[in-house]
Amino acid sequence: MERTPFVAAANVSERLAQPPALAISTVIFALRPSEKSGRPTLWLPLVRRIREPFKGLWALPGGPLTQADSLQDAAARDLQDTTGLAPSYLEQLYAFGGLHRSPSQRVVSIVYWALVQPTEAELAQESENVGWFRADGLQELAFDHNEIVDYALWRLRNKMEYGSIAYHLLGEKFTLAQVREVYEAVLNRTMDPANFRRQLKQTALIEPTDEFQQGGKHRPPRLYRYTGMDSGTNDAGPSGHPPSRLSSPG
Amino acid sequence: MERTPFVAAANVSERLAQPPALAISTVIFALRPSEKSGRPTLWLPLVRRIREPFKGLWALPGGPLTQADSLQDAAARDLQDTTGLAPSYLEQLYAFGGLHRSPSQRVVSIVYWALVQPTEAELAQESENVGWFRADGLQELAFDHNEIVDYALWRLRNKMEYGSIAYHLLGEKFTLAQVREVYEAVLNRTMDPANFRRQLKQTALIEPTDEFQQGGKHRPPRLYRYTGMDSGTNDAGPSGHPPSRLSSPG
DNA sequence: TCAGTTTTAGTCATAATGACTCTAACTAAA
DNA sequence: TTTAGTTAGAGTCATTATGACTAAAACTGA
Repeated sequence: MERTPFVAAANVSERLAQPPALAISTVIFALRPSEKSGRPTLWLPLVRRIREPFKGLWALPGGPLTQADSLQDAAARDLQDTTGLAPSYLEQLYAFGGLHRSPSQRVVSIVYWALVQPTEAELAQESENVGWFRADGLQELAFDHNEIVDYALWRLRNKMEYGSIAYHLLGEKFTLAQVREVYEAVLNRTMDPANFRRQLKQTALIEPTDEFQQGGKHRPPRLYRYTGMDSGTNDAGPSGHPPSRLSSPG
Repeated sequence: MERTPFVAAANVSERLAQPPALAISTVIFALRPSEKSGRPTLWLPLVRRIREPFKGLWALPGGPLTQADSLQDAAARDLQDTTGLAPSYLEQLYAFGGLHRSPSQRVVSIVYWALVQPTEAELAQESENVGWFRADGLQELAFDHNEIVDYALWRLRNKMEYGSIAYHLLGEKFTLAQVREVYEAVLNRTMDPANFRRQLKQTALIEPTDEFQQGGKHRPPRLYRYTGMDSGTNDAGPSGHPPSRLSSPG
C-alpha cells in the first residue's frame, strides 16, 4: 500500500492542493504452531517494502484502490496478488486518514482484516519479501501499521466473544478442543475444557459428525462441523452479523 | 456529500481513469418526542440536495474531504456547517465504496455516526433545506443513504447493549426512567422498570445526585449523573472502547 | 497390565436474569 | 380532607448461566 501515487508533492501547498490518495490494506490472521510449545498461535503475513518511504521495513499487504473493484473486491485481489491467499473471512476494519501517515502525499487507507484457514495458509508463498510473523510482539512496521495491527487484534478478540468467528480459522471439520485452542490463542488465556464444551454445545452453531480424529495418544475426539452457513467472504458491515453472545467459559 | 468533484466524467473510460473522489458523511441521531405518544423517539437531520444528482431529494449531511482535516475533524466540521450541531459522540461507521453509488464519478464515502443531546438538537436550525425525520420508516433518500442509515441504526442498537452509549443522547443529569426510555426508543421495545433500574445500578457508570426532578404528577424521581468520563467526541476506532456488557432487562 | 493422556459427562455453589409484588411519594380530582 | 391515579423504588422468587471441580471413558505406549 501507500505507493507514492501520481505526483510526488514538492511542498506543502502543492500537497494540500491534491486530493488524498486512496489505498487498501489488509491484516490477515492465521493459526500456526508456536515455535516453542507447538500450540496454535496467531500469525500474519507481511510484505517487505522495496521502495521509499520505509524501504526495507515490513508492511501490510495492499495497494492503491483498483478502479474497477469494490472496496471488498480490491482487498481480496490485493491479497491474492501479494500473498496468494484467498481468505475465508474478510471484513472492513477501519478507514485510517490521519494527515501525516505517509511522508509524501496524504493517503487515506481503507483497511480490511481477514481470517484464513490453516490449509490455505500453508499455500501462501513465503519469499525474500513475504514472511509470516507472530501477531503479538511485532517489530516496527512501516507507516502506522503497528497501530493498525493492534486495532485489528482488538477487533478480532472482540468478535471472538460472540460466536461464529473462530471457525474461519479452522478447517471444515474440527474437534471441540481445537475450537478451544483458537479461543486460547486469540484471547491469550487458558480455558476450562469441560465448561467450554458445555457452552459451545448449548449456543454455538455446530453439529457432531460420526467421525473421530485418530492419531492422538489418547481417547479420539469427535469431529464437528460448523452449521452457521456464514457466507465466508462476506462483509460484516452493511448486511452484517447480528451478534449471538458466547461468553468465555471456565 | 457527493458533490460532483473536479471533472465530470464524459464516458466510462475517462471515469475509470480518474481516482475515486473522497467524501465524508454523517448520520446524526437525537431524541425527540413522538408526534403521537409524546414519548422520546429517534430522529435524524437531513439536508435537501440543491443540485444534481438526486436534486430535491433528502440526503445525509456531508461533503468532500477537507484537505487540512483528519477524517474525524472533517465530519465534525461538516456537521457544524450544514446543521449547526456539535455532537457529544462521534464515531466512524463504515467506508462505502461501491462502484455506482453516484452516477457521475465514483465516490468513496467515509461515513460517521453521531449522537447529540436534546439541548443541542434544539439549536439545530431547521429551514427549507434542513429538516428532522424519524429514523424508522424514512422516505427514499439520495444515493445509497437509506442503506447507510439502516446500518447506522443497526450499529446504534448494537452498541446499546454495552453500556455508556445511551447517555450521549441525554443531558448532564437524568432520571433512571429517562435512560430506560432511551433504550426503549432505540431498541424499539418496552422494558421492565424495576429490573432495568437494578441492572443499571449494578453495572453502569452513574452516580446519584441529591436533586430530584420536579413537575411530574407523581413521586419525584432522583437525578443521576454519568461518570464514565467518555471523552465525548472521541473515536471508538483505534483507541476504542472495550465493551462493558449491559444486557437488556425486563 | 498399567501409567499417562485427553475426552466427555456430571455435580455444586454462586451469580444473573426475568416476572412479579408491594410500599413510598407525589398530583389532581372529588 | 379524602381518595384515586401515577410513577419511583425496594424487594421476592423461581429459573438459568457461570465457574470450579470430580470422575469415568477411551485411547496409546511402555
